[in-house]
Amino acid sequence: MGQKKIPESTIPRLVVYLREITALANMNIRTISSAELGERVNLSDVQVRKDLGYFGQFGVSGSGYDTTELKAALEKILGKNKTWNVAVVGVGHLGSALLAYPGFKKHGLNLLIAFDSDTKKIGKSMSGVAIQSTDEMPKAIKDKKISIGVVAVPAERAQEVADKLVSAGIKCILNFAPASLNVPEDIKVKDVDLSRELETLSYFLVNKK
Amino acid sequence: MGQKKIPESTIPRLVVYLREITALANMNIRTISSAELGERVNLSDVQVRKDLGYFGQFGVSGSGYDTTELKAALEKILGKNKTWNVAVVGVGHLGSALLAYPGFKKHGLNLLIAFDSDTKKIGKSMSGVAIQSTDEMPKAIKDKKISIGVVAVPAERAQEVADKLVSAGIKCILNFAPASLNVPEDIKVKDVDLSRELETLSYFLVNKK
DNA sequence: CTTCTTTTGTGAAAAATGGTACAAAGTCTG
DNA sequence: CAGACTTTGTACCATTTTTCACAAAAGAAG
Repeated sequence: MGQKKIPESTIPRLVVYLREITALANMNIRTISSAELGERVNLSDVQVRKDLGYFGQFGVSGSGYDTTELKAALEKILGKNKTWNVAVVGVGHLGSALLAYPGFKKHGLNLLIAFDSDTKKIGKSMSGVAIQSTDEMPKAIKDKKISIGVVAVPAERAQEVADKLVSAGIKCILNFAPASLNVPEDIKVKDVDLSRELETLSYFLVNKK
Repeated sequence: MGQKKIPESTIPRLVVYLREITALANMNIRTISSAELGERVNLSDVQVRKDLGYFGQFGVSGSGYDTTELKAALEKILGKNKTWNVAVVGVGHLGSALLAYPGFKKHGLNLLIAFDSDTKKIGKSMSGVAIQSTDEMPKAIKDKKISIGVVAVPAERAQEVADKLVSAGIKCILNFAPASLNVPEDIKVKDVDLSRELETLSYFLVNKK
């Protein structure tokens, strides 16, 4: 029962397993082995079993995992039975694309408000989301019980926005700005940094054998 | 001289160092210590020195790193003196946003062509990029010496597109589709998977102590 | 030019992560 | 229902990555 520590890298893999298992369940495939599941997502069979093993015993020796059961278990682990409220800060090019992105709703995230400092945008609404002044952030975030803040402002303003979000009581930040945010360690930051990815690719191209 | 193996995770950190160093150089700050640089990007001083140490000795004991020199060195390492040709496959919601994204050019990547299977789009052009039929991919990729393929099609079509890109001789894939691509191991794939990030956040919210 | 301080660069230790191998448990077949 | 086969779960081992600790190098100050 010695609750082993769960590697950070296990969680995104669980998301991938869930995606694949959902597809399998939809195709009416009833069971799947760790080997076959691993093959489909480019991971070893042991990796799959290890990852799942951190959360319980879901498999049956000799036959594998029941797709319906495993799907339900993974959804529970990943908190898909819960919903969370989200605010987007910055309604520029990227921000407005995010307001239209259907993925939030699909994953149980309610995009309730957007903030911007441009007076031409404040008071309007985009893709059904109202845009408020950045000054109203603290109050609005508390009132609407927002737990996820999405930072979609230019790099120069990102830290300042993050500070405001944190002091308003946010729990997680999804950061699209190419900047390293400094936040208290109980706040989870996820960086989505396209220019970092591009430069990494550039490195690999240069250093191909 | 025993060319040690460079951890995969070092590369994205180099990108972050370069970003910070560039900002410092622009502010006319001449030198910086590993401790201070680390502080700015939320990493330890040793981590900074180790990462840089894989590529040479750039620092000066007692005073730190010269920002101009380090900037030049990192740009060289990351291949910023080179340019690469890029093609985007899939001109839907995301694809067209990518065609307008200035980051490609900024990082030395020339976005030369886009492909789509929708006959209404083929032959037109968006943000200055011509849209061709997916059927022409193999030839066009070879002719234009494209080395990076950006996959921006729905998950169901992603593998098929990846296969085509690979057989046309592409070197790297930037994959925006929520799917696990299967490619030969000399091809570098970078996944940018927003729904994976969202579900990971959801997990952390559920499992906060 | 000697001593004190700062800071690098790197072996060696520690921690984290992933893989091997196999017992145990279950399925399948005749 | 016995024996062959499949597949899980995990103890143990290997590898990778990070951190520790410190000698050596350089600067600063008197």
